[in-house]
Amino acid sequence: MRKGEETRGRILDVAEAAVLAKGFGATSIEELIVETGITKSGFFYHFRDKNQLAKALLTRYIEADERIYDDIFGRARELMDDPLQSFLLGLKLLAELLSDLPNGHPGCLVATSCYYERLFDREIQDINRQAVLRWRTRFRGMIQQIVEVYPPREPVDLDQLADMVSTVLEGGIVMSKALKEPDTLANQLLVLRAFMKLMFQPSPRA
Amino acid sequence: MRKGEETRGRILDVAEAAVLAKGFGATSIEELIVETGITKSGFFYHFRDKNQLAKALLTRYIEADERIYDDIFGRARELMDDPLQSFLLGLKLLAELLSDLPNGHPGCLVATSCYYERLFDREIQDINRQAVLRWRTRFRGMIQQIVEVYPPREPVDLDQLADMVSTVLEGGIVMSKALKEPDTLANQLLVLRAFMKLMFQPSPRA
DNA sequence: TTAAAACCATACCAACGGTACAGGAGATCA
DNA sequence: TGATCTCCTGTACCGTTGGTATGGTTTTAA
Repeated sequence: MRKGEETRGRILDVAEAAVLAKGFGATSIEELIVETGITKSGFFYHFRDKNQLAKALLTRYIEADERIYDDIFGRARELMDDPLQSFLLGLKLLAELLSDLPNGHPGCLVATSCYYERLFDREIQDINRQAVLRWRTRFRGMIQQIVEVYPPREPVDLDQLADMVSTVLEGGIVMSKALKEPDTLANQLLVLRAFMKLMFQPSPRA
Repeated sequence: MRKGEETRGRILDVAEAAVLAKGFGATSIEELIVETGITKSGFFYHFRDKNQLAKALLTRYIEADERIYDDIFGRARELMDDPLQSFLLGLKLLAELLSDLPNGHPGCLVATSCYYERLFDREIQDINRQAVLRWRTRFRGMIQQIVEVYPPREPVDLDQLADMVSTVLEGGIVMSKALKEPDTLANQLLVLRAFMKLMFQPSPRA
C-alpha cells in the first residue's frame, strides 16, 4: 500500500513548512488537515498524536540533511584529492547550493527543536543530539585528514573546529532569517571557508 | 506607581523562561498567571494581548543584551589600547561570562523570534531585524579600527566579518542546547577568537 | 481625600488537541 | 468470489486555551 506513504509525506511537508514558519506549538492539527485535504481521523491514522508527528518530522529532516552533505562533500572529494582543497571546495559547493535556494533557507528543524525542551520527550531530544553528534563526526573526519597534511596554525581542538561548521550553518540561518537577507547564510559560510584556509594553508613565505 | 512595573517585570521573567523552553505558541497565558501569582484580568491589564507580550519580551531582551555587550567590550577597551587586543580580550571575557552561566545559556529570543514569522506582525520582525543590524554595526566598528592597523590576511567583507560574531553566538547557543553541553557555546566563541587572531595578527616572520 | 493605578472575580465564546467509535472504498490475496 | 487489510471519512464529544467583556475592589501617590 503506497498511497498511505504518500499522504503521510504530504502531511509532513505541510507540517514542516508550518513549524518552521510559526513554531511547533502554534501549528494546529486543524490547519494541517485543511491544507493537506484530509480529515482529522485521517491525520490520527498516520500519527498517534502531535508528539509522533514531531518525531517523524525531525527524523525525516535529519535524513534529508545527511543525504545533502553526503552528496556535496562526496562530490568535493571526487574532484579534489587534497583533503584541504576538498574540504574548502565542499564549503563552496554548499554555499552555492544555499544561495541558490529561491526564498532563502527555510530553517532548521534541529535548531527549532532545541528550543522546545519542555515540549518534547527525551527520545526526541536524543534524536536531535545524535544528529548534531553525527555532524561533528563527519566534519572532524575531514579535518583530521587535513591535519595529517597541514598542521593547524593556531592550537585548536578538532571537535570544536568540526562543530564550527554546524555552528556557522545554524547561526547563519538565524541571521539570514532575522535580517531577511537570504545571502547572509552563504556569505557566513564563505567567511568560515576563509578562516579554514587561514588555519591550515601554509604561509606563502614558507 | 512602581508596583505595576514590578508585576509586569515578573510576568516577563516567567514568560521569557517559558518561551525559551517550549516556544511562544506553546506558552499559555494560563501558566504565566499561575506561576506569576496573578489573575487573568491582571495579565490583560499589563498586556493588551499575546502579541504585545511578545513585543515587550523581545525589546526587553534586546536592551539587556546590548547592556551586556556595552559592559564587556567597554571594559576590554579600557584594559587594552590596541584595537585587536581589545577585541580579542572582549571575546575572551564574553566566553568567560557565558561559561559561567550555571545552566548554560537560556537561549536567544532574537533567534526564536525569527522562527515565528507567520506568528508575529511586521513591527516585531522589524524590532528583531534592527537588533541584528545594531550587532553588525557594533562589531564592524571594532573591526574597522583593527583593519586600520592590521590588514586582513584574507580578502573579506567587513560587514560579513562583523556578522560572524553574532552568527557564532546564535549558532553556538543552538549547538549547546542541542548537545546539552553548556561549554560548547563558549568554546565556539574561542574558536572564533582564534580565527580572528589568524586573520589580523601579523605573521611571526614578518 | 480623591483619583488614578493596579489589580480580582466571574462569565462567556470559538478554536484546538485529543479520544472514541462506526463505517466505507479500494486494493490484495486465498 | 469472498475475506482481509490498508487507508481513510463522519460524527460526536471533552477539557483547555486565547481572548473579550463587565463590574468591582484594593492600593498608591498627589
